Amino acid sequence: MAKKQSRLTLAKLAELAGVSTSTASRALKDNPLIKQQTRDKVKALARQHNFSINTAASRLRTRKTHVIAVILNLIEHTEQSVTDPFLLKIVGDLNMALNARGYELLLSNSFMATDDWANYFIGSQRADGIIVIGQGKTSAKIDAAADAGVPLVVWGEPKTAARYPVVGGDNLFGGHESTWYLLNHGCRRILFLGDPEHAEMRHRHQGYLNALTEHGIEPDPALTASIDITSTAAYDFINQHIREHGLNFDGIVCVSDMVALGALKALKERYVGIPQDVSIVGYDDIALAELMHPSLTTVRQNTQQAAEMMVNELIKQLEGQSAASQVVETRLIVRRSTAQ
Amino acid sequence: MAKKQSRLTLAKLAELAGVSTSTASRALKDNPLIKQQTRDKVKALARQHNFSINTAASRLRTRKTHVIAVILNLIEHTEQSVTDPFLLKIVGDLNMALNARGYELLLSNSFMATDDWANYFIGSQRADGIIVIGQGKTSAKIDAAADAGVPLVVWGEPKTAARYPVVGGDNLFGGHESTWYLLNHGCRRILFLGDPEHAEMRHRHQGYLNALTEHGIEPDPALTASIDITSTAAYDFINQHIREHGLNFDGIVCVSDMVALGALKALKERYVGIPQDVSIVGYDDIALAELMHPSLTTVRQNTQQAAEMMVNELIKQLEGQSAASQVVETRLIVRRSTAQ
DNA sequence: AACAAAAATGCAAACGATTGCATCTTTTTT
DNA sequence: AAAAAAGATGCAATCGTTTGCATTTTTGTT
Repeated sequence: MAKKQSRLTLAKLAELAGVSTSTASRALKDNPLIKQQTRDKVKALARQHNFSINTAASRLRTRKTHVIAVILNLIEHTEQSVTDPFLLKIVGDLNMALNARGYELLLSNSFMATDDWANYFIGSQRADGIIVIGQGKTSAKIDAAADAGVPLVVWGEPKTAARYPVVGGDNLFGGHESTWYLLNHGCRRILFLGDPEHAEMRHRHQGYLNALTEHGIEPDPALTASIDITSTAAYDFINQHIREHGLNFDGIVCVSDMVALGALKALKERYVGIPQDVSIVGYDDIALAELMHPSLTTVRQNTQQAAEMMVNELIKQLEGQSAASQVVETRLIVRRSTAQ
Repeated sequence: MAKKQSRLTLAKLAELAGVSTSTASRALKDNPLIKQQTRDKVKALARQHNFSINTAASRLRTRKTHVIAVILNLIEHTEQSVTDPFLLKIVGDLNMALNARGYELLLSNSFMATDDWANYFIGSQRADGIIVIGQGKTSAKIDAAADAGVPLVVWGEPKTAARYPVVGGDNLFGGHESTWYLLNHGCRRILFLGDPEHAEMRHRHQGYLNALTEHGIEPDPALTASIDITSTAAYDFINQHIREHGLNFDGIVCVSDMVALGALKALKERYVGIPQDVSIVGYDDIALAELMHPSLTTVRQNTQQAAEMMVNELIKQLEGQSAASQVVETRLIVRRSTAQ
């Protein structure tokens, strides 16, 4: 009883309403060409038989899918996983932002079979546009997609010179701000933990260097650590570093909260006092940052705003307008992991 | 030069290859009806012109989308958000599992406009099946979808009696195991933190009760707290509880790691020793559990296995076979937040 | 009441792939 | 060498909507 033998089609619905399919089609989308009374009748009937348009047919005809592919651009040969909390937080926010604008989210990651995003997603009419989360170490795939004229927005370093808009936090500022704060609170030997091969992190690193220089401190290259951006890599690095050089730093600027947590764990296990002996600043302000003990001072990037901006810039492109890179609100959240 | 004036269509590709569209269509999918040599030629040509099938047309014709809708079934009026790490971890794993089986993931959440999942996703040919993450407090929407004959799998309490398969951990076991462990390590007054209105948590609670009884301890209803499953709710609850009753417990069984972290924070701020004064057990084993200090003893549910199972059971249904509920590997991971 | 203008509806051709069936080749058998 | 069987390919209908244009109906004007 619950199941009709064959789904209700627009033609049958039209027949029920005693109009043509064209009229029914227009009525359903409130086309003013159709008399109000007719629109109401058709819509009422549609609701009553819980009819819904076949999107496959609709997409075929209109050449629009109202779907946006979101690609987690993970770094190969790295353990940064599909389950990285910050990335997934952005996905969650994008989901909301897209739905609010009438789009749906098709989730993918860069480990998929195909590398030709333009063809796979757009050429095949799977989606109308692409949002890439993360610039990766090489921009080859992104560039290729952009060259093919795909509507595209990337989460990354907004100062990147590129043919596509990049939305991201103010990384130079973030790196500078966190380092500056440590310097102002007595730290003198500050470790930078991250991977300067990434555009985002390179800018954070530059901010770190600038802050040191402005404070009259010559940056020590031995205090810049290039590590995978995972908590285990950070944990391992700190352990090894201390074994080899002892505790020769009094502050750490981390490129993500996950990295900070790994470092924090290693230090705590060695009974290094946080923040008495070493201050730590993270990046991202994931939910857990506040729950750590001590709670983590970190740089927050407003991901909700970021999601809205990305969707905005993408929709502009879909509508033929030009889009531009955008900087997301970025600020230091001071908590307990840094000297007071 | 990069952009063709109009996309390559199967018909044009066929023309290039000097065959009919039907042959081209079959060749592309390696249909043995077509001579090997012809297949190779067509496929080479397709690659060369990076052709890809228009999925809109294909879906219309075949009535299959190869898309699965994943719905985050969030609890209304609760702060459990789209960014809950455990839920998103499952999404990440589902993404992998689905891709591995040739399906794509359409992400949605229960705050969407429509409540009629069957029509919105399946009737409209947006997806072939649905995976619902979380049973919520009422199963109305899920039941409705199942009644409509939608291929469906739910993450939740697998012992649920339902017309659809439910994949989930062994919650009775998990609740029992964690409580039992605390009891064996000297705890006597154990707080249960969670919301027994949920099927999953009700079973964990029952396990908790059973363990107590088996140890000859009469469960004290005052030690069962019904709270929202968020870290802030847990944090607030612990604070209030201690203000009102003092520290009248020596162990906590939490319904999620997020809850555990909230409780942990509140206790630490009051200089309650973990695990000397109070032992804590979490649930889920999210990435952060290990990174906490002390690291969190918790019940791990193998989410990767869970994702594979869900996809499996769903595909069975798509292929007309019958599917069944499945229990995911569940075990206690002992770390430092519990008495040794 | 006749006619023009405006409003409402319908016709029919797309959109691009898939597939049952018919047709055309090639190979095998006698 | 003819007939039968097997192997390849092509024809044409179909999936369900949308939309430019033609047609019909209604309203307004003189």
